[in-house]
Amino acid sequence: MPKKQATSQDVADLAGVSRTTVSFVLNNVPGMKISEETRQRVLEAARRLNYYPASAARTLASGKTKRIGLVLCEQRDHLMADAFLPAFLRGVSDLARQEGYRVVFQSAEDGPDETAYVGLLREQHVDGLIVSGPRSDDFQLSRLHEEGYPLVLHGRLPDCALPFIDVDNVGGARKAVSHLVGLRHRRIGLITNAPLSYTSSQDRLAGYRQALQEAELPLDDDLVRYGEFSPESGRRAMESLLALPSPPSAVFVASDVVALGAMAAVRERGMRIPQDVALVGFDDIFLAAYVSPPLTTVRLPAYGLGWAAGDMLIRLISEDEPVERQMLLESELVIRQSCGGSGPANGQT
Amino acid sequence: MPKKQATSQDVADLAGVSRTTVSFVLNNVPGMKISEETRQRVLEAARRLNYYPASAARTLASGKTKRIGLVLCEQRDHLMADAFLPAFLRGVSDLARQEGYRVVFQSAEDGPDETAYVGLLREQHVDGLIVSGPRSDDFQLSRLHEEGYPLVLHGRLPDCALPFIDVDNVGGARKAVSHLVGLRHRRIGLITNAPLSYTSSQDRLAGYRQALQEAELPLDDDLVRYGEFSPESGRRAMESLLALPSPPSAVFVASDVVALGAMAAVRERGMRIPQDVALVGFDDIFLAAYVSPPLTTVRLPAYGLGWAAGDMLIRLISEDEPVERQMLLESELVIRQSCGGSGPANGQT
DNA sequence: TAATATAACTAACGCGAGTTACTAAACCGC
DNA sequence: GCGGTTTAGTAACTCGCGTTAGTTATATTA
Repeated sequence: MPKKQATSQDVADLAGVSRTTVSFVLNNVPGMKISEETRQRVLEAARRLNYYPASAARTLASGKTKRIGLVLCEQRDHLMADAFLPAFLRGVSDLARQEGYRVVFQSAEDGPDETAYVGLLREQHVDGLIVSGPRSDDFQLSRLHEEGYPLVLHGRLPDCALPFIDVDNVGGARKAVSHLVGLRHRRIGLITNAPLSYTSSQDRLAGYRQALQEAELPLDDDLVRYGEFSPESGRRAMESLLALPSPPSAVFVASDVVALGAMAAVRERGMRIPQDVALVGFDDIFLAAYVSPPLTTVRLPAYGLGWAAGDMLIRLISEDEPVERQMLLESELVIRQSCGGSGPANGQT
Repeated sequence: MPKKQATSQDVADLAGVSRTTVSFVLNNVPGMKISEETRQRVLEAARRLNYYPASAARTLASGKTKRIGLVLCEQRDHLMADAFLPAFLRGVSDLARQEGYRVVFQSAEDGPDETAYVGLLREQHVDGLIVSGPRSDDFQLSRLHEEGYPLVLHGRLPDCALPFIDVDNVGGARKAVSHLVGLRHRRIGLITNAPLSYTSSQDRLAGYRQALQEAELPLDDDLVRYGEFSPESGRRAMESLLALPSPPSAVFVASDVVALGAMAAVRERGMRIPQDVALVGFDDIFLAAYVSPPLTTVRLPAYGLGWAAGDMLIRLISEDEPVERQMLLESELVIRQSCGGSGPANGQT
């Protein structure tokens, strides 16, 4: 039970003006003529009383909460989500602060009936929602969108009109594979990050194919395996690739976490990276720089994605100008040592 | 601009009762006699209108927000914070949901004047605050506490009466070092996670010393080095230890991230882990299981800490029973391969 | 049968702001 | 000195809900 906070009435009394005037001064309401002297008296009174406007009252009167929700749909790719979350969250948080918004965090478990985040909007805790990792079968999302709630998805959804941001998975994968091509690899394998039901997985596969086609290399489905988020899935996939009659000389693993398992599989076969098999990962999780050899990988702009999502959402909320409703952010190839060539020394960058 | 939501008045009209009755029914107010038939009519009306109470109005009337704040004071140990955050956040979030609270996230940059989180309380966005990684020179915290705001710190602060939770750093370090002692190491070095101005660093040092004393081994300050969050600091510290006339046969590195650098230093000297130097880390970051050799380390109950912090805070907010105001959670030694003996195979656990 | 208790509700106030419509005083030109 | 404008400020309504203090009608008791 904190001491009672000062109200705008208290400020008005101390300054010897009406509450209305206090509101005008503190909100800098344009077009309202307040003498400089009164204005100063009000500001001084507010300062002396350590006055903070009660957000609930303000929300009730204005209809705006000045809060945004960040919903994390934790799927089974828990590990990746963990590596990604901190930077993403900071991105959202920093942008929100700059714009005078607060961030309400909400996790949404699996399960179609799980609708905790709906209350965030309907109970008017927030003005809009960023939904990270939405499920394509989540019909609540389109419903909320149709009702006019501002929403931004993080992660592309197939056939979906909702505004979204995402990393350019196709381009990122293409960069990774082109880099291998540039190192004269001709048989290049792929281990996906996830089953193809995930758009990120589809897109990275597409990027892989594009790169091969650009290099006029054949597409060989025998060289494609499907990871499922975990290192263990990566290990199995890599074992299967290495057991081929003519195994690939390089593999693009579309997830660093999955790549960890793949690396283990290579080591267990007594083979060396990059001499026997070159590897490129995806995500640039923190540990990518610290495994041996340090992993060449595609860096996800996690912070930038958070920032961009927040920015898009707040524009949608304010409704002043038209808003770009879909956005793909560039990724960056970080060259280390897992595909030979020149990378920095062990444990750097 | 979402469609207007139904209000309790709408529900009352549809059910043919007064708004008061609606409130009584939906909040299950005890001691209020409502006939079963009316109750059902109200519930049905609320359902048909898809009614959600507006949180702002509820807050204004009741004085409770049903939200808690989670403040992250990002210090320079950014890396560790990243590894820790996701599980901690989930812990807080899960508990909050169970108790019917929402979580407002706020980061607090460095700098003494940084007070963004103060507004969280004073503007009544939240009923209380969890402050993770507070700075000891942050006088705002004690001020808020004196004013009666519910606060829980994550991370012990010296000479501070505020309620807190933390991991038992002393006990964790002792476990780690005792394990090395059990493997017949007699010269055991220490690389701290951070400068001694951090209580976690002090405590882990204390645990190291306790373990040595219990084993009746000498305390040799020559074997102690100070890390500073980064792998690079760990590398330097380890190089310095290995350059000793008689270097330690085992080193407890009180941070996995710092240990990464230490491992690199060992490799660069052409020495092997654990044959030439045994290592134990602290934190059990995700990658600890995937470096080679997999790192034996002390697991932080990150999720549990979040849960416990939330639990303590919400008890403080509700003020029914007296609350345990300080709490140390146990850590767990995870044995892998970096100190020899028997650990699971590469890449597991 | 009158007095009292209980069940089942409701009218009306207050929470702390934003905001619209109004007013009183000062100024202005003619 | 009179209508008209500008300046500076305020009274009063609203937002949606919790809650207290009633108010009826019916059941129970003396």
